[in-house]
Amino acid sequence: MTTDRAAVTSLEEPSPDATRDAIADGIDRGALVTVFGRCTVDYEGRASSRLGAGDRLILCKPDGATLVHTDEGQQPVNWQPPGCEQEVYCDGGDVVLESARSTPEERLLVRFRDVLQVSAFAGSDETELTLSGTEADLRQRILDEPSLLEPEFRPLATERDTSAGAVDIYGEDAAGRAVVVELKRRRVGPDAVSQLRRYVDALAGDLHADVAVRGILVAPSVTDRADRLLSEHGLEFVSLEPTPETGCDD
Amino acid sequence: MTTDRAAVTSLEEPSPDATRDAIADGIDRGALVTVFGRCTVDYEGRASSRLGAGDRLILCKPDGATLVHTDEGQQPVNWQPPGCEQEVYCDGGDVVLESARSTPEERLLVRFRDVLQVSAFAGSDETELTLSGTEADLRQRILDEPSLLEPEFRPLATERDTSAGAVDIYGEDAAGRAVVVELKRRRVGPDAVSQLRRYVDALAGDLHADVAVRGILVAPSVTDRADRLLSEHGLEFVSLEPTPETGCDD
DNA sequence: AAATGTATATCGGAC
DNA sequence: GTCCGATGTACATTT
Repeated sequence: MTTDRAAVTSLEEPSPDATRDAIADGIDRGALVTVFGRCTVDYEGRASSRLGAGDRLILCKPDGATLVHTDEGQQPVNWQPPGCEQEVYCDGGDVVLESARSTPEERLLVRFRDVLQVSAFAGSDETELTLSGTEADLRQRILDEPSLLEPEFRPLATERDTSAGAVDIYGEDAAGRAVVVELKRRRVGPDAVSQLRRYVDALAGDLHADVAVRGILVAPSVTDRADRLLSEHGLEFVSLEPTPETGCDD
Repeated sequence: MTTDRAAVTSLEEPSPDATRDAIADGIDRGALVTVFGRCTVDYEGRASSRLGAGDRLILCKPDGATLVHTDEGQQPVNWQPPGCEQEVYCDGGDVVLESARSTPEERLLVRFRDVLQVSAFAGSDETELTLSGTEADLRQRILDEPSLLEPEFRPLATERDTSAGAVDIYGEDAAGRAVVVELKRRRVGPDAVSQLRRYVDALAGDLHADVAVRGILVAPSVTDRADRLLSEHGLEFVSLEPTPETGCDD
């Protein structure tokens, strides 16, 4: 998408040769190429998969990503990540699209029996997404107002390194005890509790054998099983959302 | 995609009214609709995001999913999951596509300044993907040949329930000790060790306070930190892949 | 390139 | 519906 003015080239029910050329040209020009048609899909790599004939929409992006979408689901039924090399050729009456990479070695093969439309889109997209309501927002909320966690909490570091990995927020409580804070932007299950536990254990070991380390999980809410795990391991929970709740007085 | 014969309807540089009608008709007919054009995107729900003007490809699936794809990345820059309600209308010279759902309440708003192509694809896709190299394959491998885990291992149950959740494989070793097996299809980090530890602790508690329970992690390999965690907690590791390695004598 | 943790993760299964 | 764990998770970040 490097041209100033967006442009589309599109063919309907093209011949195999025309399809191959249109896909190859689109890729060469750095366009986003779509193909709709009846195809089979084979994948071999981290796992392996086979998909029989059906009508699907294929996207080939200029960064080397390929997506095979059916009429259902948010996720592609098959794909190849950015950075892959594409190859397109005719085989018998079929058009074959191959996408491959190494590290890890993997290969996607889409074989089209019939192509109903092939399009190439060239445009420009300079804009970046701005996103809020993330874990980073939750961290900033606490750093801005540490009393949200508890009175007299003092943050000392973010991403503090321990032998078990980096702790989201490290600080001290009113009594000067070490506090490990694990942040989650949404309701959490057992995983998050185990993660917090690893950090607390590691920090206790890193500091001294007999130093008490508190662990506080911060999230909007926890599941029952996570709550039980927190209790079993002497960990604490503070309910907090990434962004302040909108007031009721609007 | 309910028609026997695949069909495409497509418009290039359509007017706003024609765009709105083409999108609405495609959705009504249960087609997979694509729109390429210059648009802004706003999302509000589990998080919130804003995306300025740029040329993008939008997919509207008959199951209610919406995807906004730029020319980069495997993932859509914005999306809405299956089950959403779509609405399309003109506002000034723009065409607006709204996609919303409740539980959780979230809303996606795509505002098109210019549309270069709108297409509706109707087809059929009865085929299911067959995938191999999954965790289920790894489990079956061990059930078929328990000695892959260790000599005289006896599987007793899969998905055995404990107070911490279901264990992948539960069995006994040669000495009659309880064994908890956690399976992973690929190289694992600290998460998997914590998960295994939760199950071992829970099962030990569920059975009796003084019963020894072995925990074995089965995966192709482990990271250094995970290996250290395994040692610290007296857990074991067996290297095994979901599918047998291809021999060297081919 | 490998490791680690987040995600508007998505998805499927169990309850 | 919620909960829980798998995923060819993808992705950014750091080492």
